[in-house]
Amino acid sequence: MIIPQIPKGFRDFLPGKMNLRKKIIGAVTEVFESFGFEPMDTPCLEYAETLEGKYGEEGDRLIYKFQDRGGRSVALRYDLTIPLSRVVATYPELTRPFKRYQIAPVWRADKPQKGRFREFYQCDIDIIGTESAYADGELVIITYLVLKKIGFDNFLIRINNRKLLNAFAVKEGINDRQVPSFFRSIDKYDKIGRDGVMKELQNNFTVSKSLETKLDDYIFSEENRKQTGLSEIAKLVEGMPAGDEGLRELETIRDSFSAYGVPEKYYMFDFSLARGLDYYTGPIFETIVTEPRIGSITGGGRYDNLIGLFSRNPVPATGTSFGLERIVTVLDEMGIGGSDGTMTRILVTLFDADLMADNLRIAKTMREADLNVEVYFSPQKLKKQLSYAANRGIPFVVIQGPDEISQGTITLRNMNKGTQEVLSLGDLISTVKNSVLQ
RNA sequence: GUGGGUGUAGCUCAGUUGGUUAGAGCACCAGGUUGUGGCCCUGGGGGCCGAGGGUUCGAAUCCCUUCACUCACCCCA
Repeated sequence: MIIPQIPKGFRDFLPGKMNLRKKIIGAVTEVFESFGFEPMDTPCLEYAETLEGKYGEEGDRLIYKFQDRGGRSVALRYDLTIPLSRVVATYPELTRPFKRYQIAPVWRADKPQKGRFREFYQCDIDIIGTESAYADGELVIITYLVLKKIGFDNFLIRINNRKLLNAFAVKEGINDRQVPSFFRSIDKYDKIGRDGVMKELQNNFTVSKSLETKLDDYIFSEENRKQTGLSEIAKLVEGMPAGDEGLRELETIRDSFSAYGVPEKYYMFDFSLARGLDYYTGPIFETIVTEPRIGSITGGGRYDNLIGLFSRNPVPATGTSFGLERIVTVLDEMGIGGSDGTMTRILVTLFDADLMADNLRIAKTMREADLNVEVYFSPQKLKKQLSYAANRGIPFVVIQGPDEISQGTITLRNMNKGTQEVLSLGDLISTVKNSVLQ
């Protein structure tokens, strides 16, 4: 016997969970499409060189990489952004701005833990070919709409701009090579706090007293981590053109929110947000939830220089990603995700083997009325057939025995209420359909 | 890559200072009820106690090794 097992960090999705995942994907897709995004897919396998060197040192280590039979070095995609960049460079004829969504698995050779897997789904939206900060704003509005639609309320979208952080770093004399590491330390503010960040910075850089004061006054200042602080933060990057540009972009994003009516409680400009990936160049954003502590559930930002790596012509781009498993984890924690659902509405029980032909006809009529119907295959005890329906969560059961046959009727049992009524097939169908609407 | 925790029935877990044939609840199957699930009652199937080695008259229990799972760090969705 072969021991049934699957690789660490990989999972089976049983029907109960799969129905929930499909529901989430459906909600996400609807919002994406309502903003004009179109579906796209790419192969799960890419040449290793396409992926390598894009995510930073840590990211590269987590790429699943191996040789194919021809000795070529290939890799499972690590995210959906790099494959998209490759696509855009491959098909320059795509009309821009190019807005696509992609819901697909990605693979990372990470050590699994709560809310983290080696194979997981991302739901990406990206807008390629525009520098407008309204595009960035749209992504964040969509983030808000999607999470609301799924039923979340306890979330906070953090927004910042790499240009601000960059300008600040340059102004403070941090050299180019150290900037990513500088960002990563800043980014830990939420986790390790002010003192933790300072300690890390002091280990890697020479932190002047004035830099420390500025970090305290602007980056870590609670007051300034609100949208009202945009004018205050301006002082931080005074005289740096890139900084001004970054500020204007954030103002544009803020304007989109107020135009769209995104309530202020769901977002904040947070100057301690930096994000780990190397390729971000402009506005960056991520969503955190307070209840289960599982990092971020969405994350993204502008990456104007990435497509240039695959093409002579650099193309501006911005995008964001929803982590499907993290959303499911939060729903589970909220007690919404645990229930095993079924799409099946009715089970037609088999009272006697001779009645199978009748059952098939009943089921056919019901299916033609757009109901999901299952027929039971063997004439086992009703007790058994009913408990089967109950275990599956099927809400209605059809029973047709000698009594019904002689009267030309059908019995419909409501499994949730424990009630049943004797009806004609037509009435039965409308009863079930009306109950669906409830 | 670094550190902690846990491995006993399908699942959640008991199992005393080492001592007969390893337990419970849930789930499953059968019956109580040959036209009715959930509640109740009765019975039943299920275990290489993660694996390998050692100590011992005797090991689920002690020691070593190893594997698996899990949580945290790093990083990330």
